[in-house]
Amino acid sequence: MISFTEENYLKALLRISFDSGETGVGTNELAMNLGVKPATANDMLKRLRDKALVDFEKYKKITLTIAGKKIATEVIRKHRLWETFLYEKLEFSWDEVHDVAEQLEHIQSTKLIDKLEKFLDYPAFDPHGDPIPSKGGELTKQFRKTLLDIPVGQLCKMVAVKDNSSAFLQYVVKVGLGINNEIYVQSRQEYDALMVIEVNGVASSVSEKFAENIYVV
Amino acid sequence: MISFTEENYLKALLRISFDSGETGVGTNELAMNLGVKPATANDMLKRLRDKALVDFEKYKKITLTIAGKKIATEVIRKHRLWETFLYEKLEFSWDEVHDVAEQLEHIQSTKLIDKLEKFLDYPAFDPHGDPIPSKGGELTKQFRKTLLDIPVGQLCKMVAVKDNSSAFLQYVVKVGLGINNEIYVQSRQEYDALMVIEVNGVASSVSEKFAENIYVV
DNA sequence: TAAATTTGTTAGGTTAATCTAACTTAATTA
DNA sequence: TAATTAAGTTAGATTAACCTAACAAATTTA
Ligand SMILES: [Mn+2]
Ligand SMILES: [Mn+2]
Ligand SMILES: [Mn+2]
Ligand SMILES: [Mn+2]
Repeated sequence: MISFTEENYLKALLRISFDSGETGVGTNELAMNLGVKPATANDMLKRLRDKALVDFEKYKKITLTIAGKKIATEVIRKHRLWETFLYEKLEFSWDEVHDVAEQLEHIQSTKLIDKLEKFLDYPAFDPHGDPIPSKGGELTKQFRKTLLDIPVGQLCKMVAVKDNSSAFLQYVVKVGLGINNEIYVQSRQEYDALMVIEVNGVASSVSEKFAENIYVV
Repeated sequence: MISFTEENYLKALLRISFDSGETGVGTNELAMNLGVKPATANDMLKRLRDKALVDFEKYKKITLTIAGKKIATEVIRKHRLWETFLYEKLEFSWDEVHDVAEQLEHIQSTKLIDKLEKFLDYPAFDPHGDPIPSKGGELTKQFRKTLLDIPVGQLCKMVAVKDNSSAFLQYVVKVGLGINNEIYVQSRQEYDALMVIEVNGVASSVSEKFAENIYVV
């Protein structure tokens, strides 16, 4: 049996390598991400290696094994299906779903998650625009552009957010933005990359940090 | 913060005192119920006492404090609402819901459970006929008759089951029984209390153990 | 009521998951 | 390349939740 904690480590490994675009993950990076000390992460990594869920040599980068990746993907699948349930069926707002899904993602029942998926009518994306892996499926690696990559004078469409924190998501709503909204890039400051964007006829200034957390096409 | 394990101990204490009709619960009884050793239960009870969730003196019976009872009732409320959700919305059968609800009952989110209750349209009973406490409500003590108490020649109606195990529930279905079915008691054996009952025109023999797990009115 | 049985507690030990402090190896920079 | 800094590991400690074995108190039975 796999523990909640082990699942969280595996999920973090998959997400970090996904976000960074690199295969291997560092111990400190992982520890930072999970809010534990490097020594703690190192202990757990040795246990996950004993269980053949991760691969790594002393002082080298960590990678998930096939088995480890499978578990991590299942946890992400559950997380995103639960977020969708909370958003679609229980009237949660998109900034509230993540924290509860962090708990729900660890419920062990294949039947539950398959029935939930059916109940939701096989959704492809969660409320933040992230793809939901299908049963037994992989997390497909897609190269997504952020709002930072859009040149001045161009129109784009928001498809997802990178940061899932409540603080950021509420800010996004305040700017009048949401999934599938069109964004027009009016101008950009050379000095600090501050952008002026227009959404539904309303102009707002957004920072570099903000822009890099908005995925667009 | 209260742990899963602590919640399970509190829930067990409430359920045992409920089932036995007595206020105090014994250490061995509790330990047996939770599938742990008395020494383990004793350790945990001391920790729950430190947190002011139970009351007991050395070598005496254990009772829940107001705070402990409140938590236990909330856990039962969550358990029964989740069972209802699985049964009503996700096409689970009544013998499958309990085990998954054992996990779901520990999810911490007041908003989640209140929204779930609304989504289910404020159900009064779970799939096994047990009452669902309302938000902030108590678990009302009701004296329920079992099929054992019904004399020969009398008609009654099944309203709930005591045993929630999959094995028992599947057996109940096999006998053609379900919540709200009418049962006619045809005969009873003096020697071993074996009963012949009639449900929807079909007669079956049921044991004493079976009969005491069927609540009727 | 004394003995036997049941019930409850204590002492001491294990494992998972965390920590701090000290150390080693790898990578960067001067 | 040598020194410095960053990254990763080890040692030793803590806490929750469990265990076994031994003991103490309460209850039942003879
Ligand atoms: Mn999320
Ligand atoms: Mn999680
Ligand atoms: Mn149940
Ligand atoms: Mn439980």
